[in-house]
Amino acid sequence: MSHQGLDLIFERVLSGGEVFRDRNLLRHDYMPATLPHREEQIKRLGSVLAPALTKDRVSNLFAYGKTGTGKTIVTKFVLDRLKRKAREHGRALDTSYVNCRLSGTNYRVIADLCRSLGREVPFTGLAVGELLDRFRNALQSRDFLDPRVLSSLGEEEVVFKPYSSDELYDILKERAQLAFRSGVLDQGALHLCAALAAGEHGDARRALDLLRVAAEIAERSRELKVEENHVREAQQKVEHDRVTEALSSLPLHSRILLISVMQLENARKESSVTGDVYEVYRELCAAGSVEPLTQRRVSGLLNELDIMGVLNARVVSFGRYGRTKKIRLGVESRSVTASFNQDEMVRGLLGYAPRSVLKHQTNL
DNA sequence: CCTCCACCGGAAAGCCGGGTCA
DNA sequence: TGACCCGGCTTTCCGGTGGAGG
Repeated sequence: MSHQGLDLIFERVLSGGEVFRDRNLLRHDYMPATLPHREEQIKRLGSVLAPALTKDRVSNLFAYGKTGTGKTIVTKFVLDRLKRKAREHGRALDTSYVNCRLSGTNYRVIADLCRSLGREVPFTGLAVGELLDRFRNALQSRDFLDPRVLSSLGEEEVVFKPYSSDELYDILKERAQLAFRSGVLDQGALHLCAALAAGEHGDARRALDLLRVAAEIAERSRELKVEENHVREAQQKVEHDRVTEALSSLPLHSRILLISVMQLENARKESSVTGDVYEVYRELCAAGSVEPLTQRRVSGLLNELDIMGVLNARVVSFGRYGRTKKIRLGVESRSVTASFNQDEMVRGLLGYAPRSVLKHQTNL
């Protein structure tokens, strides 16, 4: 590429490009001025937290909802307004935000709270009680925290329903107006992003990702309009990335399980049940000199794979013939093969044909 | 209506590699 | 150094259970 060509690329980015005005508006951690279709939740959260303004104790509150339904952003939004209001009235109020899902355990939640108060604490090694003491010390003059942070029961709750296609459209529209240069974004493309994300549990994060990726695709191919075909391509890309990411991070036994399901599916064209999968799994383990896990554990792993979307596993009853999970592969088998071929440990198992599979082979 | 299959999935406890603290 | 803690992964134990077949 010539220097002029390179120069052009840089210049284009400096000027914001021909598609984007500000792509940061499409990031999911961007805080917009308003949060459409979350008025109800904002009000609820606000009224629960309001007593903090007068130093009264506030109730615990639980927010339920799938990813991309606005839990994080609504919480941050309300905390921000609360702090502003306190400042306006010259009242001392501090808030701290800890994402418990990311923290994962009691210990880590309290450890994060300590850190948010500027107290460094070891990431492990202390008793939870000891940690809580340190947290109280860090709070010092402030009121002592309700020990119920330790229990997982709140007194209040707010539910975040998945966004509908129309609601997602409103969210996207608002951000797109500022994120894109005028006339760049096709309305059909916007609707498609909303519809696709609505089909996928009404996930606003997904909707924003689709829109951003679609625009990047258009930009890269030097097109001046973001259209439906770009969104479809973005959908492919986002999904593909998700799958390869998921597959590449799977631990050994989950990989062997996935291969087991795949081989059963190849041998016969119907879905398999836990018992069959476990049988094949054991044989593959033997072939690879790996100590097999128990069926109880395998059952749990299958559920995890189902949640990740790599498998489809649902409980069914065959009446007289018992109750079990029906299991199907949730991704294309060539994705699995491509990913696992990189892995020394399981590569050999991809081609291995266990007898327990042959037994299930359907005769033509 | 009852039985009984082939599992399900909760609870508890163990193991292990990481750590703290006195 | 030894007692103790955490988190994750796993095993063990075991009380369910939807519904076809009797």
